[in-house]
Parts: sequence; C-alpha cells; structure tokens
Amino acid sequence: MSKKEHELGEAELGVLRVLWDQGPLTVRGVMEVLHERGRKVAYTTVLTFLTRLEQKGFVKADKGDQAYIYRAKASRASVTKSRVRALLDELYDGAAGPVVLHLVENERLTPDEIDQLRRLMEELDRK
Amino acid sequence: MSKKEHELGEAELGVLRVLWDQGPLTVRGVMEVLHERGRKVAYTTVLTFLTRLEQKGFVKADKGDQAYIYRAKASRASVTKSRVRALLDELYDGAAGPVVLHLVENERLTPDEIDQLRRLMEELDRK
DNA sequence: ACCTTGCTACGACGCTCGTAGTAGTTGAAC
DNA sequence: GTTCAACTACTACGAGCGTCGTAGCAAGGT
Repeated sequence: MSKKEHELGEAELGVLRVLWDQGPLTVRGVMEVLHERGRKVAYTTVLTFLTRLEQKGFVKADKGDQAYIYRAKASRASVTKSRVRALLDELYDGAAGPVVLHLVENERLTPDEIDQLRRLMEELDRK
Repeated sequence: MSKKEHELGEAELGVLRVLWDQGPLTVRGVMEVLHERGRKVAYTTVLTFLTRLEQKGFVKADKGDQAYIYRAKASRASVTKSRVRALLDELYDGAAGPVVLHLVENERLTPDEIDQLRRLMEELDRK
C-alpha cells in the first residue's frame, strides 16, 4: 500500500526551479546555474534529476543541436497548488484558514502584498 | 550534504496528530484511533512510529500502569511553522506573499476565517 | 508451575531520494 | 580515420520512511 508519492523531492524541485527561472536549458546549463546558486552537484546528478523529472512529467526534453534541451512542463503555480494542498491535508484536514492566519501573523508580508491581499478580500466580499 | 531533514514523515505526522487531537495515549490507544480514521496499521508499526517520534523529540513517553503513555511534545503550531517555512523556502526563497495570495484565492475560507483575517490585517495596519 | 495476553525491543525489507561513477556513443577536429 | 570532448544510458549505494515480524518479558488466571 501507500501510493502517496511525494512525487517531487526537494533537490528535484531545485532543478525544476532553474528551468522556471531561466527558461529551457541543457543539462550543462542547468548545472551551471545550480553552481552559481551554490549547489555544487555533479553533471550526472543533474542528468539523473532531469531524467526523473521527465519520467514524472514535470519537464519535457527535446533534442537540440548536440544535447537535449529541457523545458519545464509543470508551472510553479501548479506545483505550489499541490504542495500547499498536501500541507493543508497533512495538518488540518484540508482547512486553509489556520495556515493563512499563521502566514499573515508570523511571516512578513511586504506592503505591496498586503495591498494585494486587501484587494483580493474585497473581491471575496463581493460574492 | 543536504541537512534539510524533513525530520517528520507523513505517516509519522498522522500519528502525532492523534496525540494532538486526543491527548496522551498508549500505543494501543493510538492504534485504535488510527483505525477509526481508516488507517489500518499494525500495532508494531504504531510502536515504531512512536519510538521514532520520541527519538526525534516530538513526543514524550511516560511509564503508565502497564504500558507507556505517549504525549505530544511539539505543538501543532510549531510543526505548522516549520512546515510552512520549508514550503516557502522551497518554492519562493522564503517569500510568504505568493502563498498567502494563492491560499486566499484558491482555497475556500469560511466567513469566520475571513473575519479573523480582516481583523489581523487591521492590526497590521496599526503598525 | 504453566499458559495466555499484552507490552517492548530489535531487526528487516522494499521503495524513494540525493548523489554519483562508468561505459558507451557521437560529432567535431585534427 | 583516429582522437578528443561532450553527451546519454545504465547502475549503484546509503539514508530515511512506511511497514511489519519475531522474540523476549511481566503479570494474571487456572
């Protein structure tokens, strides 16, 4: 039993983020960005991650001139969605309230974000 | 490398939740609650989880009449905090804004929660 | 004294994840 | 054409997690 796959490890996510941030890249390209970000990881490790990400459907690989070029298939928003959902389920049976409250209370929001939040809530009211 | 320990698996969390919800219990007690919740898990499995949770410092075990009685040591709030933090770091380098917005936009809040949220924001304004 | 019942301790197994090495292929460069 | 550099495929391995079995122990019933 137990088919509750995490389906995306932390390091795998780190690789996916590179593609979100920088657009399609080769294995080497991804590795270089990771190195710039302080993540010193071997070429083959990056390859392994990209391969696994492709198998899991999070990225797409297309044959480029010499090397494959990898492109993110899953958006940051969709991953956020499922990650957040998992967290809500794990801790509060899916209720969002406690986490929202926690965030607003304990994690700094920029004035800008507060503004957006306020507008969002006005919209909510209108329904 | 990689000292970003999850430090608490999903099933382990499920066990901890039982203690949060029901107060201190024996292994058997925890198992029964889990069964009621549809989680059919063997006695020894529950024991393993509680033992691991104790080693990790999330619960405390005290000798009862016959069996040990386990009590949650870590609060739901503290676990929420670290889990949320991990999620923010993973996806947004720690920024809370995007996730708050996502939650308010995509996850249903009860009128009550919206009310609380509004009050919280007024407080934020006052600073 | 024994058997039963419930409890704890310890080990184990399969799987995913993070990390990487090696072997083999292919295109470019002499 | 042979060599060199880069790329991909395959394999591996240790740790953590979800899951449990077995063995040993303590106490009560008969």
